[in-house]
Amino acid sequence: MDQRTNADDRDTAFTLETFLPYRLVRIAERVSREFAENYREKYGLSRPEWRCLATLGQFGTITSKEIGESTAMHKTKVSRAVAELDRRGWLKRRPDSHDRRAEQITLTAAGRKAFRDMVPLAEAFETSLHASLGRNAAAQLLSGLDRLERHYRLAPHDHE
Amino acid sequence: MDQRTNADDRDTAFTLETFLPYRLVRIAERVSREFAENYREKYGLSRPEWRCLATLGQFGTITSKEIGESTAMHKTKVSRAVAELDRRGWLKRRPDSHDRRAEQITLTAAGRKAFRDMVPLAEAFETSLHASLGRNAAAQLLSGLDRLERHYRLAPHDHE
DNA sequence: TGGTAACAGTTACATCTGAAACTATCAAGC
DNA sequence: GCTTGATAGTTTCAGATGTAACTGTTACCA
Repeated sequence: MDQRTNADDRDTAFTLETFLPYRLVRIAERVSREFAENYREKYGLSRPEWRCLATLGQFGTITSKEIGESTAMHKTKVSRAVAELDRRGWLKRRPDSHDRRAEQITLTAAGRKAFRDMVPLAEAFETSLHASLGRNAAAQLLSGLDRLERHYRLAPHDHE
Repeated sequence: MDQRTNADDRDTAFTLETFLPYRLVRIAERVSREFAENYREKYGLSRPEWRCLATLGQFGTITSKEIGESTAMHKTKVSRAVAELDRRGWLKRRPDSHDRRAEQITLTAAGRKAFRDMVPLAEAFETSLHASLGRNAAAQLLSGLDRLERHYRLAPHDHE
């Protein structure tokens, strides 16, 4: 609202602080980083690895391609994250019987255990964040995000 | 709401799709990337460079440290972005007379011109995005973001 | 059947990034 | 004045990333 001395005080009263793309990236990075502490400390997982773990935990058996579609991660990112989870013995890959280019990926018992360990942390994080924002603000935020995601055709909202 | 076949159908009904940190990062990256097309195509600027340009455009003369504080960018990121803008002749640095560790940075005429060229694009982007979301959803989103930023003590809201 | 284009997934390379080390300066106490 | 610890900014190094090239396979159509 109030303006500090601008370089040239024409009508260029643009402020980065209030610019939506900038605000979104900044706050998203902050929130995401905070939660990342959980899986980093506990398991040394990177964000792509955590996303793959969570996606496999949710869907059961899927291919790398499907992980990529679902998580909006680049296929090389998925490839490397899956390779790392494989190295840990958290998943196993089986060649798809119908398409030998693809692999069907499934969490092993160890992988499922890690996933089940993480779920309560994720839920607690979200609950606590909602609580600090307050019911009303949280609802507004989610509703705004919904709309934004729909505009960008992200997130397969069941209604649509 | 509706659940697909879960790996093990205990109570682990966690879905990444609806997890706030993930949703935020994904949509933020999408929005930011879309706007980044503008300064990338037009000037070949990186995101850190654009942020420095915008911050200098807004504040006039400041130090790298202040750019870092204002944009939430790591000091090495600022250092490299400023170096690049300097290489282009878009800014000049003068040793601070009171503290010779610091440099006072100001946009040159060329830098100010680039900034002034960019401002309308930024404003158009935001206007258009608000329009596609609708007045109501946009307001909710902004209000939710406000609250979130306040919780993380980002964004110097005048009240605080 | 053979040829071509599309596709799943991996790898190579060039770029970007943050942590930590480094340089030069400042501030404070002695 | 001198020592010590903090600070502004740069550089180094190791790790993460995306683009593009690559491998093997599939689909399609002549």
